[in-house]
Amino acid sequence: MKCENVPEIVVARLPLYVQKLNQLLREGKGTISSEELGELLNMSSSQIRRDFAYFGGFGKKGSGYEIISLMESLREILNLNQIWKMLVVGVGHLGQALLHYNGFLRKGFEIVAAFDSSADIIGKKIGGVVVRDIEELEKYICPEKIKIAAITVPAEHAQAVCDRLVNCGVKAILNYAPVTLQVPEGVKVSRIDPVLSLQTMTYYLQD
Amino acid sequence: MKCENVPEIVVARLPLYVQKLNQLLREGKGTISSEELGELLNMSSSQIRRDFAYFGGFGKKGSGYEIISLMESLREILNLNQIWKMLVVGVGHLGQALLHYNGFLRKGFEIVAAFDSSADIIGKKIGGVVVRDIEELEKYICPEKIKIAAITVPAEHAQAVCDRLVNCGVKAILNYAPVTLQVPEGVKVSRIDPVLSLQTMTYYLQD
DNA sequence: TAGATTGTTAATCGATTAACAATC
DNA sequence: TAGATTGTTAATCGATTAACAATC
Repeated sequence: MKCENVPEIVVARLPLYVQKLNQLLREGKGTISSEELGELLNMSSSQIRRDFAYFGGFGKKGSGYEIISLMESLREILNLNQIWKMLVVGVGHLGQALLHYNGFLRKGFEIVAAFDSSADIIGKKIGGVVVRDIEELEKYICPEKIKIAAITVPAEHAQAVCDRLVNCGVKAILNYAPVTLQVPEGVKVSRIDPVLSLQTMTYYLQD
Repeated sequence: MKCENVPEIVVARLPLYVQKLNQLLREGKGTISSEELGELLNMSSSQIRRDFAYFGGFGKKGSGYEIISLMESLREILNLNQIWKMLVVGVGHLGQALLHYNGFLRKGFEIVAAFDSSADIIGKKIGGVVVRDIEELEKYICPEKIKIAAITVPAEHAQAVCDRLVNCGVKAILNYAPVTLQVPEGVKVSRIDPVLSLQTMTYYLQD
C-alpha cells in the first residue's frame, strides 16, 4: 500500500467513501463498482478509481470492490481503528452540545475532558465529563498526549487557546470559532462554521 | 460589477473575506493591502486580487483596499444585506442546539420555524420557535417562499426530508445528517459533519 | 516625483476525466 | 470465452501563482 504524496483533497474524500460503504454494508450489499459508488456520491467513477490507486487499488477487474474489505482498508489508512481521545475547550452553548452529542464516541472520538474559564461551570459534570479550569489545561493535557481538540470558545479567545493547545502537542483542531487560526506546519485545523456555508449559498439565491 | 462564471471555490472564499474585514473594522483599521489580508487568511496576495477581479476589483493602486467599502461590496455580492428566513427540520439534540444558537440571527439568518415528527416535542417552544408537525411542512413552507433549511433528522430520514423541502422550493440546504443528499441542479447543499473532518485529520496523526 | 500596490495576463501547477489495455 | 470493470496513462480542464504594466 503506497501512500506517499497523496493530495489532501483525496484524503478528505476517503471518509466519505467509508461512510457510504458502511451504509451499503448495513443494507446487505457485498460488492460495488466504481460506477455505482460514483452515482451514490455524485462523483465520477474515474475519480474514485484514481483515488484508490494512490493506495494501490482494492478492486477486482470485472467484478468491482468487495465492500467489507475496501472499507476496512480505508479505515486502516485513515487510522480509524482506535479510539481517539479528544478535548473540548469552551463549555458555552456549543461546547455543551458537543459534550452531549454521542456521535463522536460512536465514530471513535471520545471526549475525555472539557475546559472553561467560568467559575459558574467549572466542576460541573456535563455529558459525563467534568468541566475543568482552563488554567489546568497544560497540567492535564501534556502528560496525556492528547492529539485532538475542539475549540468552542468566543472568537476573541480562540487564537490564544489554539496556541496553548498546539504548545501541548495537539495536532488536530476542530475550530468552531468564527476566526482563521494561525498554526505551525504539521498542525491541522478544520473549521466548522455553518454561517460561512450559508453565506456562500446565498450568492446563488435570488431575492 | 461583472459576475458571470465565477468559480464556486471563489464564491466560497468571499464570506471568509467578509468575516476578516469585519474583524479589522472593529479593530479600527481603515485600509488593507492584498498582501496583509493574505497573511491574515493564509493565502497569497495574488489569489485575493484574482478573486476580487471576478467582480471588477475594489482597490486603489498604491494604497490597497478601503475596508468598509470592500466589505460592503462583498456583502452585496453575497446577498447578505437582508434577513434570510430559515427552517430547521428535526428537533433532536442537534436541532435544539441550532434553535438555541443566536449566531444565525446575528449574521442575518432567522430561524422562523421548526418541524419534527415526535408527538413529545410538537407544540413545544424552543429558542423562541414553536415546533410544528412535520406533516404540516408543505402547508407552512410553500406559501412562505422560504429558500433555506437545515436538516437535522436521523440519517435514514434525511433524503426524504430533503426531497420534500426541494419540492417546496427550498434552494439551499444545510445538511447535518451523515449522508450524501441527492438534489436536482440549482439546489445547493452544504454538509456540516465534524466527524468527516476529524476522520480526515487522523490520516495525518501518528499512533 | 518615487514608492506602493493594484488589476490582469501568461505560465505553472495540480486535479479531473477519458480512454483503454489488462484481467477477473 | 465474452462481458464487465479495474488500474493506469495521457489529455484536459481549471485553479493558483508569478510577473509586471498601469496608476494612485
